[in-house]
Amino acid sequence: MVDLRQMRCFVALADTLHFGRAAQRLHMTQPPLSRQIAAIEKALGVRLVERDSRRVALTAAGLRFADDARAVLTAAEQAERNARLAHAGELGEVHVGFMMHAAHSSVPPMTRRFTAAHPGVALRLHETFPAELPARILDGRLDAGIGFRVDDTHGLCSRVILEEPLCVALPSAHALSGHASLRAGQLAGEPLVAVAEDVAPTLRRTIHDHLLRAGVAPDIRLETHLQQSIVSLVAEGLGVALVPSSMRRITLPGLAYRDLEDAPTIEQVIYWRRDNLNPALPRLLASLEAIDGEA
Amino acid sequence: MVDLRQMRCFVALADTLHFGRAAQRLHMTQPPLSRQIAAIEKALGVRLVERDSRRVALTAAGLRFADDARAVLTAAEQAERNARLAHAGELGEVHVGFMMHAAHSSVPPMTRRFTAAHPGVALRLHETFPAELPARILDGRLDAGIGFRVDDTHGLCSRVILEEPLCVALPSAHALSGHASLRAGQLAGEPLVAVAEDVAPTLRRTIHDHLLRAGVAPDIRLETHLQQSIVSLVAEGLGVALVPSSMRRITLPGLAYRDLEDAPTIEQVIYWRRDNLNPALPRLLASLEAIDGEA
DNA sequence: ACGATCGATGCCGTTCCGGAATGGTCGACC
DNA sequence: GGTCGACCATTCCGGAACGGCATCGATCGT
Repeated sequence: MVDLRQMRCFVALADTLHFGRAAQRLHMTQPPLSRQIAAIEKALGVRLVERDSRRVALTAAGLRFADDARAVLTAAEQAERNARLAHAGELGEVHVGFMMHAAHSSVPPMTRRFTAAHPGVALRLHETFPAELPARILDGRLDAGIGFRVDDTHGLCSRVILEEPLCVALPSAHALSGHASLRAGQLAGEPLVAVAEDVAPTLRRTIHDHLLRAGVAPDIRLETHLQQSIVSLVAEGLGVALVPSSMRRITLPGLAYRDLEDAPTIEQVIYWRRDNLNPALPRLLASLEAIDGEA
Repeated sequence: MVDLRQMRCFVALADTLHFGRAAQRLHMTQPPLSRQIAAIEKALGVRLVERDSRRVALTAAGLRFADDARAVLTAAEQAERNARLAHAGELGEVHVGFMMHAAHSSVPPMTRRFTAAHPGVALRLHETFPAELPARILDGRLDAGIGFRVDDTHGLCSRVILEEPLCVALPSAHALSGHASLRAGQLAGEPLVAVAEDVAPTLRRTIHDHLLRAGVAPDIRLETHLQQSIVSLVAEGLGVALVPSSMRRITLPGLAYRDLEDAPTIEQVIYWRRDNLNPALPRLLASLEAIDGEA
């Protein structure tokens, strides 16, 4: 068995072809170097160096071994470096689950900021139903998850990363589209399209409460899983909807958005397990500090 | 500095996640293994293993280091194996110079046999003027060279690898082409095409002597470097020639070959330096043992 | 023929490693 | 809740390995 110290000895000798200088480079004296080289040759059963007292030359096997040993040494150094980088959260991967809506709002700036700041960390993004996020975070398949704020965090840590007002999505042919902005009261009697209760309970209740406070009895006609589906249905004239403002990026024929006066806000939150040891997770959270303004 | 033994320790632990079993696999007891792991973590300044007395788990850095360490270990084993293979002449390269004529005769079977028997050795073939072979072998740019036998071997070792009779190349329209075979005497007065004196002195003298013995005064009209050029010129009707029989593979319009009765033979020889240490060289020479019959 | 250079060898003090025994902690089980 | 068992950490000790010093032997240049 040839260990790394012996390889270092041999590489130094192969570089200098001179026992004295090689020993000097290795911060040792010449005799132990001679012994190390002899030990390698004995271990391999192969003569690596042709030496007479005047000249040192590598054999074909020595030339080959020098190359290979160099590769082993750099690989070993790389291994140590990588361990330190992984410990510092600068190498590895983070698995993040996100609800589809986040793909239009918080995920793009998060991805840009994080990958720019930590190029060594692979950010693995997994589109996930909001209801499945807690379980997947708890069992470790995900390091973090992005969804709307919920009341029951299943013991997970959380932090608000984005706060956006709701706005009104309505068919562009609708009578109300003539107004630059709308009040909740104007939506009385309108058929509504909304996210299903179990998919985004907080968003659903926010909409519900806001309408009730304006004296409007919500008349939810259609339920979907995705905000994207909501605006598609609205564009088809099947109702109106209150959606997060970032949905305005999604434009469709027959679809209009209007500001909602005194609009309530909906918060996007990132969840993670407190005892998650992935060193890259704190880096991810740090990258999310200032997303709100950017998105 | 983490050495290979420590990496072996860590990999065993990463595989088993159990100090006792890992130590058993390493043929040692548990306490020194604990120390080695602790030493690695101290050397790296990174916690690689989360252990309580109940469960052992790798950290992200540990997971990464386990993978990298495995790669380093296999690279180290490969390095040792390669050194042994190189020593045995089963890994590396051999540089062989050859005169052009050999490309039609000895080189193809040599290449086939050698590469089949020693797939790890790269056979580098260099077309070389015969006169340049000795110098390039002596200065080490070539491990061996293939040419016609010469008298002055410049102190090189040599071995005959192919012996072939000469035959007559003549224009197919020539009167002598009516005979199935020819005697040297029939070539009296014919203009000859032959290789230049300094290119292949032995071949040249063999032809010369054979004709003289038959009472024919050689009348060499054209001189070339390549046997291939000779038959091209013969095909153009510019003369007749005596060429090695393997040239019969080269067929050209207007060109005919005829057996030469009591034909002298010309030998191809491989040359090498006795003190050449390339372990693949003996393998090459061994592969040439039985080429004669095959070619 | 002599000196200088260079690698190999003998010897010694120190360090490092592995083994055995022991300690300490946590979970399981009665 | 107390005891037992599993498991990793710590301590101590004997042996092997390493590096430094002094020296030898061979070779080349002067």
